[in-house]
Amino acid sequence: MQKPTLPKGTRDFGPVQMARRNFIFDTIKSTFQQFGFMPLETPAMENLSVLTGKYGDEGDQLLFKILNSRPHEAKEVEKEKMQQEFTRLLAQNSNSSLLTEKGLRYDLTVPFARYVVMNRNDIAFPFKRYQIQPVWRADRPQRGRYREFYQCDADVVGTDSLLCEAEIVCMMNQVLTQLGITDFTIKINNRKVLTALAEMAGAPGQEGPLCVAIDKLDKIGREKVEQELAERGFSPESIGKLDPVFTMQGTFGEKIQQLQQLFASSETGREGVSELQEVMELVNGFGLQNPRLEFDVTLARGLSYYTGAIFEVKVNNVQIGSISGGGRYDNLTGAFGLPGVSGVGFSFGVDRIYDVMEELGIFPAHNAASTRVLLVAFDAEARKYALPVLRQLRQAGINSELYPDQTKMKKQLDYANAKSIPWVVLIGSDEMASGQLALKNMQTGEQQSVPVEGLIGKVSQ
RNA sequence: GAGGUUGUAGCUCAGCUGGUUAGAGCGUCGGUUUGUGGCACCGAAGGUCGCGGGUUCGAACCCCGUCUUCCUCCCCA
Repeated sequence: MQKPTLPKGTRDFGPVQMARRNFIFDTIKSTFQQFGFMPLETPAMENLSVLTGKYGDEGDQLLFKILNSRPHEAKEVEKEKMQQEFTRLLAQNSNSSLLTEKGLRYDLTVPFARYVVMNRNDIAFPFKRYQIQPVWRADRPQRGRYREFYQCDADVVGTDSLLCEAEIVCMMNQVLTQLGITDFTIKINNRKVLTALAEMAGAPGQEGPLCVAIDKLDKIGREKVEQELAERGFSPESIGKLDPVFTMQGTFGEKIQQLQQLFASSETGREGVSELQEVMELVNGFGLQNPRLEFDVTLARGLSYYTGAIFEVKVNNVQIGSISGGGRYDNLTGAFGLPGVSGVGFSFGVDRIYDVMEELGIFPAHNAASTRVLLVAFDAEARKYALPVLRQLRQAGINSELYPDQTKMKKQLDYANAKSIPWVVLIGSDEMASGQLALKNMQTGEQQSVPVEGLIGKVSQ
């Protein structure tokens, strides 16, 4: 028989990993709730019409599409059409509802927008929801990149208040700090600034290619960026006009001032800059000790639906992509027939956060969810005696178990060791006769006799 | 999508320019010890060398294909 395998880019999560993942999920969830967000879940699969065209060409390529069920039951005429469609699909990337009409969700924001539109009459705006579910991308797996991974989204729709942006910065700070990640940077920029830059460079509407190039500034340096801009069709004068972008330095406020001058004649640009400034002021208003917020003109982000602020969080000195990101999208619901609903949201990448925490070695050692007490019985009578004891422990909220098989004590103690169970209660004829149970501390090896009633107190310390 | 890389026991890896029955450590199981774990000692189980084809008297090793792993680019959480 062949050994079973997992599909590329997917993983199992064993008990140890799950305990750690749940620690991350719980931290994120409680922060979201603290800030007034309500839970939502949507199906793993969506109609392809919901998904396509929302993530740009690159994104569309990465969609997992689901083959329509029971193609063999189609009528002969349809089968012929299906074959033609399949030939067409092999030649170019497109959809054919005859073959596939559903796909796995690519992120949580678009399904959320779909939900908002479908439930617009029942929703009280501004609507704040959080959503923690897996998403799927037919990407090539790499470090920190999987084909199935979890996102933890929080979005607000129905308000364009920049308070939402400021609160996102607060939540990013709170979650990462609580997880024990301290050396990180929250980068912020605004799509309007990028739009204005493109206009200024005499290439209106070309912010896409512009961003892709300047986004690499800190990675490949100015010369190579200019070279890439030239390759992407920007003229030498255009590139010259971008000079201030390359040389921009200083604090958040200083950069803002430089841009204000630069955008003297661009309304869009000034708008973007003043939004950035207001977000900064609001964040300061919250009085964060260390907001770790940095303005980065070269921050672009790929998703095509962003229109205002954009965020990205990088952990410093760890070689992995961003662990969180988001932004404002003014018209995502417009794609589903409900224009004029502005939204802003962000997402934590749990899988990457996990990788970062593992690399930094900052997972808490103790696991509150595991077994605290193992009952070891020597014979059938002792087992019978153990059952009510087990029940009492559990009723007192103490995770406990009785070794299910009657085997040698060595094996049972080994089991306790393997599961790092801190306490073992031994029950045999002596204990049953005296009513004093033998309680063993597995770390120190100490053993004491305690009556059943005393057990709970000893063990819950 | 382009380029590179990896695959040998449950895990981490050896395996010489192709040459008998493919090894180690850890882990597992059994024993020394039928009511006391971690240590020690003794013993055992466990592998169509990723899969398929080819070259050869002979392939874990060479060639081709395929899948997988990880990496760079692209893009992204």
